[in-house]
Amino acid sequence: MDQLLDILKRNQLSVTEGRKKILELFLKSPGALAHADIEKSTDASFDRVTVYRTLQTFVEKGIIHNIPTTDNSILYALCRDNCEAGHHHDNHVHFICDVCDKTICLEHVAIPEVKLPKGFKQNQTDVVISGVCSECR
Amino acid sequence: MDQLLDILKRNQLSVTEGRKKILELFLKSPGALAHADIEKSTDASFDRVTVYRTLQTFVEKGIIHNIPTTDNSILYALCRDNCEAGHHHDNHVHFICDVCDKTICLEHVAIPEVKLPKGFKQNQTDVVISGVCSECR
DNA sequence: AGCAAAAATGCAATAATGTTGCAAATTTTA
DNA sequence: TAAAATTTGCAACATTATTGCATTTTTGCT
Ligand SMILES: [Mn+2]
Ligand SMILES: [Mn+2]
Ligand SMILES: [Zn+2]
Ligand SMILES: [Zn+2]
Repeated sequence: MDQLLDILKRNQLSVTEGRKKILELFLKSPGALAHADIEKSTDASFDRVTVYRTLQTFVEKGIIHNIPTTDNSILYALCRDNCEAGHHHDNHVHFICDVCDKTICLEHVAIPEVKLPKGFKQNQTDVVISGVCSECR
Repeated sequence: MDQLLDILKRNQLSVTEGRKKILELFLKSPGALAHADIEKSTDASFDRVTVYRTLQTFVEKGIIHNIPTTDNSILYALCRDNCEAGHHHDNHVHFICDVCDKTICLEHVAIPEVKLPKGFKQNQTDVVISGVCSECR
């Protein structure tokens, strides 16, 4: 079965044009995508609202995860690990290139252990590193 | 000399009501502040635009630094390390409490070393950990 | 295939957030 | 204290996000 359909079915989502198109974008994209990127790439084939709702659904289902940024935007990237609805466990470092501005999931760079002071209960750890990516150097 | 004045003077900023008030907020606040928090706390004593510009100025001068978030907002916190204009070196971990929703600078938890794949040049590393803070447990 | 139920979409209205230019007010400097 | 420099508020505008509801699409079933 087609990979797209597979992912949607597995997550009990009805398969629609919008979802297929957006999911395809993520599968093809080497890096993370922002809402704006998706709107551009899809050439306004569907409404902004649909994009918002699709992204939200995908995050809830654990199909994509979001990456914290420092500039008032949200970036989304495909979950390669086997994330579940409501609980992500993408345990990798994210890299933002200052030159090409792409955000890349470094799937093979593990999140380091961080020891917190007494009394803190640790749930999720995000590591975002900026610099120059291997393409741009 | 008053601490507020001291900080502003040291950074060659003219001391105005707005700057004093906002800086005071940061000095008093245990956690990080978003633009919206500041607007609320200052009771609309000054214009939104002034708040935007003040935050921008403070970041540029290295008085505050911003903290990446996953929700389309920017958080700001006082720089305790001796940051300079244009170059921050707050080398600490940030913690977001899932219960009280506060974001705290863990000044004494150092950013761990992360080894990147060949070809990547590392510039800045942000670590944001979520969980339950020591107050809320 | 055809139909009813369920779910997703588009549209419009509205809200929230951020940016810019410029005149008036405030602060600094001399 | 006056002039120069800087900051502020206002207004207008731009961008981004949210919500309700009617219409369309998809799904599950016969
Ligand atoms: Mn990732
Ligand atoms: Mn901090
Ligand atoms: Zn690059
Ligand atoms: Zn807490």
